[in-house]
Amino acid sequence: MDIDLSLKMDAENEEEEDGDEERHGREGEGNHQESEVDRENTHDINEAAGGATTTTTIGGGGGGGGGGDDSSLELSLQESSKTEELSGLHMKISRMKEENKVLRKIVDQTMKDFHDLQIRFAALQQNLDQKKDPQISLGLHANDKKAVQEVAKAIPRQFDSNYIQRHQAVASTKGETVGEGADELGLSLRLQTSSSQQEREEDMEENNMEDPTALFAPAISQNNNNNSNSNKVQRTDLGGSGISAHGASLANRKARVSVRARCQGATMNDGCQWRKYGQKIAKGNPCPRAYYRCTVAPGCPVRKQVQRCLEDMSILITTYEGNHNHPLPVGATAMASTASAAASFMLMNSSNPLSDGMISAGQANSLPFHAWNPQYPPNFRTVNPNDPSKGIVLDLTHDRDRSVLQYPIMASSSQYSSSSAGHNQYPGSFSNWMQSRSSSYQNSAANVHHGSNFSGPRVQDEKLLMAENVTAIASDPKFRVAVAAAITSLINKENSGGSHQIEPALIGRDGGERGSPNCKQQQLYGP
DNA sequence: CGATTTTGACCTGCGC
DNA sequence: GCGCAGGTCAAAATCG
Repeated sequence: MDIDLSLKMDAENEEEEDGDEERHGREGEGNHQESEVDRENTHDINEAAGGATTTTTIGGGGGGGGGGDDSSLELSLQESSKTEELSGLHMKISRMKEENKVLRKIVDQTMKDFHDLQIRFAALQQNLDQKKDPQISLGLHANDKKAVQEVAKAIPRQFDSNYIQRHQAVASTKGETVGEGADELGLSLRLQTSSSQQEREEDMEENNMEDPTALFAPAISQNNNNNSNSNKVQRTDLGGSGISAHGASLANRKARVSVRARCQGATMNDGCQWRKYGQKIAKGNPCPRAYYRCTVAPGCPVRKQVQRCLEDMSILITTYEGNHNHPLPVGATAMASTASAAASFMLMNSSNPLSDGMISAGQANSLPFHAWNPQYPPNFRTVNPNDPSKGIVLDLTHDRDRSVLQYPIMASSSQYSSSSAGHNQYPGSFSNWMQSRSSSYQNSAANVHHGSNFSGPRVQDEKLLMAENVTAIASDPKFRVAVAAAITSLINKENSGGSHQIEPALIGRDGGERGSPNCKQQQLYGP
């Protein structure tokens, strides 16, 4: 099994999906006036349109050419049936167009909210600089168990914005810096500095000096990584690379994101070039941990650790650390931008007061996409595990049986067990989130139109259709894996001050792991 | 022949 | 202070 994190718009998939792709290519392309993203959405529409055209052509030819001796009754019957078929297809097309519009609105709204979040993030950052608050949390205070428990209780009424505000009021009275709205209930990206004031100030100095935007310094500050990083950095500086990594490393190396994904190979192909520089057998896991260094640019401080999950050897845990000091390869950039959007989706999801959270487990399980890909069922999780050294953990693995239909709130690291497989208690699946999001949109739209909470049968149908479509997109394994890689990149970008522009996603694959084993190889870590 | 991987040694921090 | 564990280095081996 290969996991190709690059979002290549492979024609292969389209060929696989479309039995009649030739017709689709000839007739469908003519109708494509949409953007690259829209092409996916309009795929079915064009297919339907092509089918309609073909049917019409056949019908006309049959009626004209072979109608010599046949009874006129048969002809009329044929024509009427084909007319019905045609009208049905037209209806289908129009319905899909409507869905397309809705999807586009969702994307627009998403982008808008993403901008809002960026602005809020900047404001929070300013607060951070001013207050030098030792524990600033985008989300819930990790060490405040009481607050965490409150939020844990609040999850069933997660969409109660009043409650969220109340919680925030409580939290703010405890001296926490809490987000402005419910938005920050999503990713628990906290900046938790060292215990001593001196270390705190040092950290702040480092952050300010190296990268003032390093707010995403993940929840590893209590880990020894901070201190060890300094040493490592110095050693790296003295090392043979000849390139001083000191300036870039201190802040950069703090960003740490783990990605859990099923992969048979030694590593995932995430679009960057990596060079292995070490391997260790960590205690508690007989599978060796491999250490890789980014070799896209000399002196790039980014490193990653790759280790198989003890509970499930098919799961590969990749931990990225640091931010790149170079533009990302095309493939990686595409992933980054894709996941940037996904990250904003998740943040938005936690914040969106429109979300109704009414998708039930039964609804979710009834959706057909669950059977699409047994290797990548639609569980996309963003967990904030107990182990602070893990930073943010994106769980792209399948754990359907234990999946909890919960709003993906990453309340607090203290609420969760480790990131090990099957220990993710809180976060709901990404697809569920997408469903809730789509349904919330539908609900909001319905409310606008009807001026009430009434949603009739048609709205329900649309909701289901919408949920199916959105979750179908979300369940695409490439999309989900790309989301993971790109969230890493997003955080890195935040740490580096956002020097890299977000480029359009869905670009062909470029980067790769030269010389390093990727998923195409069947090398497996063994005990 | 250059790039990459392998692997033992070394360094550092942390807990006892 | 000692042992342990995690992380890194660097020489040797391997690969393309």
